[in-house]
Amino acid sequence: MDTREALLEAAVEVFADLGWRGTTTRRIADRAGVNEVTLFRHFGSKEALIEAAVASVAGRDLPPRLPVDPSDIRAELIGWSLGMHAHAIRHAKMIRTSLAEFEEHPGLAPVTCDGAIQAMDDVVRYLTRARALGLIATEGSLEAATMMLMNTIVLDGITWDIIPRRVPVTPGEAVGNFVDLILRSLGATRAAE
Amino acid sequence: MDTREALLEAAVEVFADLGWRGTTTRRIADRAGVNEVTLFRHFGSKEALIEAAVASVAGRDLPPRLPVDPSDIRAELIGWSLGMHAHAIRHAKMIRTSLAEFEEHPGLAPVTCDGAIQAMDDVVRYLTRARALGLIATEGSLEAATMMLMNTIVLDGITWDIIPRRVPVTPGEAVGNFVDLILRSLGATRAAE
DNA sequence: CGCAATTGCAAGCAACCACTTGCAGTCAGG
DNA sequence: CCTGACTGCAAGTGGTTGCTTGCAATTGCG
Repeated sequence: MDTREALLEAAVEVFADLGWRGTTTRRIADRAGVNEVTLFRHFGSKEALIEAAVASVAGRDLPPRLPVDPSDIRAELIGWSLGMHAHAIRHAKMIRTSLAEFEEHPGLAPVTCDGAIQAMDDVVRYLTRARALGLIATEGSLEAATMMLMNTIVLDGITWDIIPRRVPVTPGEAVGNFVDLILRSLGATRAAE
Repeated sequence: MDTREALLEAAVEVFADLGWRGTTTRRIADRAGVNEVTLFRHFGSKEALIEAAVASVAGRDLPPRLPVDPSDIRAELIGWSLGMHAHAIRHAKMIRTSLAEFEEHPGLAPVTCDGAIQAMDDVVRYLTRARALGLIATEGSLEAATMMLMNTIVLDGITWDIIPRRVPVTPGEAVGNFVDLILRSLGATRAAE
């Protein structure tokens, strides 16, 4: 109904599929069910549209923040990780495209990744609190562990439909394995039980 | 000197920078210092050239295989990981582009990733042997640990120039942290010492 | 009703795209 | 010297690109 919204939505979809150069104003207009001229009347240029469109979806579907005080670390981390994994899968094409477009349009990737980077801070904060509470060992870099968990989950998610898995694995199993390894590496008390 | 080689080299560079649609035959010919017509006489089409070019660099600069029998696990894994990290950084643009191009050209990403996937098998084999030798604990999925190490290193490498690091970190420090965490998660004997 | 904002439509613009054709120049091998 | 392989150059094909212009139709609001 809302022309502007339809254009933003269509622009994101086309951009995720075909990249900047593949995203022609005609294609966007077609997918939005709108005349091409209307696109220019609303946004002025293809560049302005795509930038607005990418910004409008950045941070969508990110998992909720972790609790202030850790109680069941394993359950909480698995829940958070599953959310992040789902986010990566849902926006896989868009994330991949934004990363590749970094050379020509350096503004897009930071916008796309910003939510994830902030989420990392949240995990570090959570783990720091867990360490203060004596729930994990005092050794090991929490920043490195967080980065490791995040990188693993995100890359697994954005290559989910690309990389063939010899053993069929559900997101739950994959994420569960990753979290267990991270907890063990941090010396979580009774991590594997 | 060799026209064909120059075209392949130029095609990879332009493709990594500008993606499939940005890689015009004129740009390739210019960078190769060759007439555009010569390109078509050699490869027939833009598609054939790019595919040949991507295939010609796939697997370049991959780290050497791990030894059959683990001795110093930490040193060996760090060496291997540094090699993989350097590979990811060196071919970051090309890897990012190939991943993004998966929607339109599904053949490129598998070619680009094939070497890394084979390398993962090698790591699993190495860790399995280490476990048989009693160098790491008997619990924990070696496949998951390998995937975790690989994903972390690769994503760290291909976003090395994109994601701002609040704390400046050298590849050696980053990789060292990751390997230490993995070893601890696998219960490597005296991993941290 | 009357006015203004929004939209669709048809047409066109110059620039660029992959790719082709024809011709002339160079250079090594017989 | 002659031939064949390789190359450069100029020109042109039909198609697509981002973007503009002019005009008619619709809609909501006072």
